[in-house]
Amino acid sequence: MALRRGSLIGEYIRRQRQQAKMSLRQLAAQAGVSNSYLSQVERGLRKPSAAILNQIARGMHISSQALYVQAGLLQDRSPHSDALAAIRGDTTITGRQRQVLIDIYESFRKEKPARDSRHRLDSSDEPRSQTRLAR
Amino acid sequence: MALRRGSLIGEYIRRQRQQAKMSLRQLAAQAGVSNSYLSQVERGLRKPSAAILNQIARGMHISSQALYVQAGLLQDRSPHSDALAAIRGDTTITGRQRQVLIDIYESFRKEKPARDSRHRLDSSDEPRSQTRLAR
DNA sequence: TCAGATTGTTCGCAATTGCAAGCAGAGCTG
DNA sequence: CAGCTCTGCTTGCAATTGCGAACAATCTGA
Repeated sequence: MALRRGSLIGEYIRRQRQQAKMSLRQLAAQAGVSNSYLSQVERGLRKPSAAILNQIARGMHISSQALYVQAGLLQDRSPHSDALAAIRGDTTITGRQRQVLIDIYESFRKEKPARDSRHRLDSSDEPRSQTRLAR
Repeated sequence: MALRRGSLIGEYIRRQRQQAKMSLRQLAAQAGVSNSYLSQVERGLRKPSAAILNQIARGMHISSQALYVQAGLLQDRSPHSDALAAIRGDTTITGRQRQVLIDIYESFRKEKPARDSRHRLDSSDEPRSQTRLAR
């Protein structure tokens, strides 16, 4: 049997983890799953249950929804997670810092090919960020 | 015994099914799961995976979210205004832009009491400058 | 009354999930 | 070099999922 699973969920997790500069074990510990299992999940050898996805999401500080969507368990839904609102409501940083973030965020939004009218569905990052495995 | 699980998900499904005046087998067929399994799920003897929940939701014409919430796999709404989570989940900007925001955000939090001002917004090991983002 | 259809349920069993433990390398530090 | 720690990966193994196939009740209808 081929394991040619979509595995986009696994790749997504790995990408997010690396972007957050976490080791596999680190994330595993933080999420409360075993590192071995997480390894297999990331490589698409195993298909994690929703409960596990949930834990992973929490461990990575991303929304469960985002993961579910990636896993194909949930379509679409709430494309606007409203980062702005979250930033504005964040009290762990100063007002000045908040304003900086907001400014940057908004400049990003403008920079984007905002031509797109309808909400985008694919959500994923750049298509070409290929892992380049040191080793 | 001792299966006194929460099983609210099961009860919920059964209630919805009966309200729709469907038989267990009918729903099972429409959802593409076995009737035996559906029976066990409804009585809380088994904990269905998200994939199964998805199929059931489709078979009952209710939203997947509703079921996930009932199953405790998803919280009703965005629970917190976790800025990091929101940024990570934001699909209206590119992954690189996200990463920039995240880096800045984290540097802000590290900054703590403006004493140790180690502004290291960059210093990344990734060549993300001049990301002109085609498309 | 007896065959047939429908209801929900129980009973194995193959396949899968998820874990603990242990493996091979890379990267340091003395 | 040895020793330690980090990285991710592989290997059994118990527990669980999910299904097919039967089972007991109930409701027809001829």
